[in-house]
Amino acid sequence: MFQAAPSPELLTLVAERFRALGEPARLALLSALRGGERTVGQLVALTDLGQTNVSRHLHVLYAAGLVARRRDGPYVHYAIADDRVFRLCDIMCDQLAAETRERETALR
Amino acid sequence: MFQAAPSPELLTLVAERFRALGEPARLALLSALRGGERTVGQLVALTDLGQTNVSRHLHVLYAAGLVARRRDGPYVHYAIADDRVFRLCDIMCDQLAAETRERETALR
DNA sequence: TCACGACATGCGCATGTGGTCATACGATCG
DNA sequence: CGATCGTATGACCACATGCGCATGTCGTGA
Repeated sequence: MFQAAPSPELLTLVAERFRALGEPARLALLSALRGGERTVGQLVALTDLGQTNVSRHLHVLYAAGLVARRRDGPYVHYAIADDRVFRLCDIMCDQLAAETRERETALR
Repeated sequence: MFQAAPSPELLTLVAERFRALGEPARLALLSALRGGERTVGQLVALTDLGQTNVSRHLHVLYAAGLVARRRDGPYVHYAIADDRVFRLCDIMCDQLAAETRERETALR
């Protein structure tokens, strides 16, 4: 991708997924799912989000294909759909770290 | 990152950058910058965006640290600040492709 | 200094998004 | 069947965001 001119449709699809990652609350949920699948209630306890928000944000992540759902009796378990998400986050953090380093150098 | 519980500040910083990528127009601009630095006018010509939007979106990308600016007389040249952006996009596309494959398999 | 071209920005509108409250749904158990 | 727990959703508000128009700003050259 992005070698030639990508189609508007592809750009939209990619943008939707990036936008799904563009919320601290959703990143917190993904981070909480790093240790394995969790129920909604567990995620409510692990984060400082209300039940409604957890449910909504999980829905967004699910729609974006970033998490998987599994019903288990009255519980719903959510899990990371693809470990690549963390690669994305790591790259972002690398960039952040690199910039911070540059800024420090520039200030000296 | 995301090994332990990330701080809310880090989550916010990362989310801001992802959100900057969460717009087809901005992805189109990044794609247009793949071939090297371009002036605003060139980007207006390369994309189907108006001058106002190109300028605005470039500002967002610049604020997110994704592009660099260089003034050259009356022109302003923008360029990719860090090639890692395309790694991000490639990973997203890989995920999209993987899902599409799965969906095809499931439909058979 | 004035005019012009390139780029940026303020404004208004329409739309999207997150947060909260209340409520509905769905499954389980007595 | 009715009660209860876990989860999802509708309604509403506040706020953010994208777009287009008009205008402002900055650098250049006559």
